[in-house]
Amino acid sequence: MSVIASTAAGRSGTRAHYTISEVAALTGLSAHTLRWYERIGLMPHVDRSHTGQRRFTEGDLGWLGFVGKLRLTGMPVADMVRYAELVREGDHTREERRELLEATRRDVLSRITELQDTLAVLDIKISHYGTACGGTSS
Amino acid sequence: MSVIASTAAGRSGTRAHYTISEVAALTGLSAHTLRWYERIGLMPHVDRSHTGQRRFTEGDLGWLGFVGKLRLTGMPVADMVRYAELVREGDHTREERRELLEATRRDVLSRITELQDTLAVLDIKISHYGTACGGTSS
DNA sequence: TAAAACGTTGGAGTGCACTCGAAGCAAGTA
DNA sequence: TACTTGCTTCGAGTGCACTCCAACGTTTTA
Repeated sequence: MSVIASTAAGRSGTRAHYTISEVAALTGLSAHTLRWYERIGLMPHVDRSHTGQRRFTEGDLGWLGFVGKLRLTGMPVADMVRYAELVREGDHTREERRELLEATRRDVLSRITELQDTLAVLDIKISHYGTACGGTSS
Repeated sequence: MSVIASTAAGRSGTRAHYTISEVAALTGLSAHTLRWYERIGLMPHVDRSHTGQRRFTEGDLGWLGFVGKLRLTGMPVADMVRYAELVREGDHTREERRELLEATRRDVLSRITELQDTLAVLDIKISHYGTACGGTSS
């Protein structure tokens, strides 16, 4: 906690940097997972303090937030790593990144449709259970 | 294929029974997975031919269809097994089954919301890439 | 009848995404 | 100073949902 105070950049709420446990608390990811993300290249290289400890920036937090969203789509980690690589490679990969994102968008859309179908099935089943009759199966 | 003809119950399209490979083709699950489902109790006991081969009924197919829907929700297999057990235990578990289904329904609903949030983020990102500017990150 | 195709079993292996443990160094606290 | 907390690394372990293998029996096709 004293670390937080000593590293605060001001009262704006914007911080110069965060320790790994702070980021863990903020993102819900474990410190282990954050280190693992860095190892596999899913994080841009994180700054280090003079003693070698990680110092995450606001930008890192933003990236992790976006990765969290991608994770929710069910995108494999390997694909996220690929995207991260493209970002690192610079501006000439913009088109490929856009395509990757649009493919993901299509996946999410069809996933939503799937879930809505499932919802309809569940509603039918549930309404079945609502009635007093014995039901045939399932 | 001759198996299909020889086991057909009529021209209605309703079949007396199906072999494991037919069910695999119809459901998209592998024969391995179908046997595994039975082993872990996710299938009601499947009929056998006089030589011990599985003979799936229309009812089994319906059950597998429903299980497929549950799987799409991300429900753990263990929970589906629990539901299958409740069905086997009979009528007095109807209330518990309904609750389980309603909990699942709530999960699906929040999953859909999550995905819609993600979609919004993706759209923002994608629109970023649509413009010609260099972008700051991600 | 011979070959090909499909079925059975139990148990081991795979891939993914973490998740944890051990050993050790560094910073802050009583 | 001693203790607590947190950080480091590497590598091993976990849980899930399959997925495959080997060895063998059965059924269909040529």
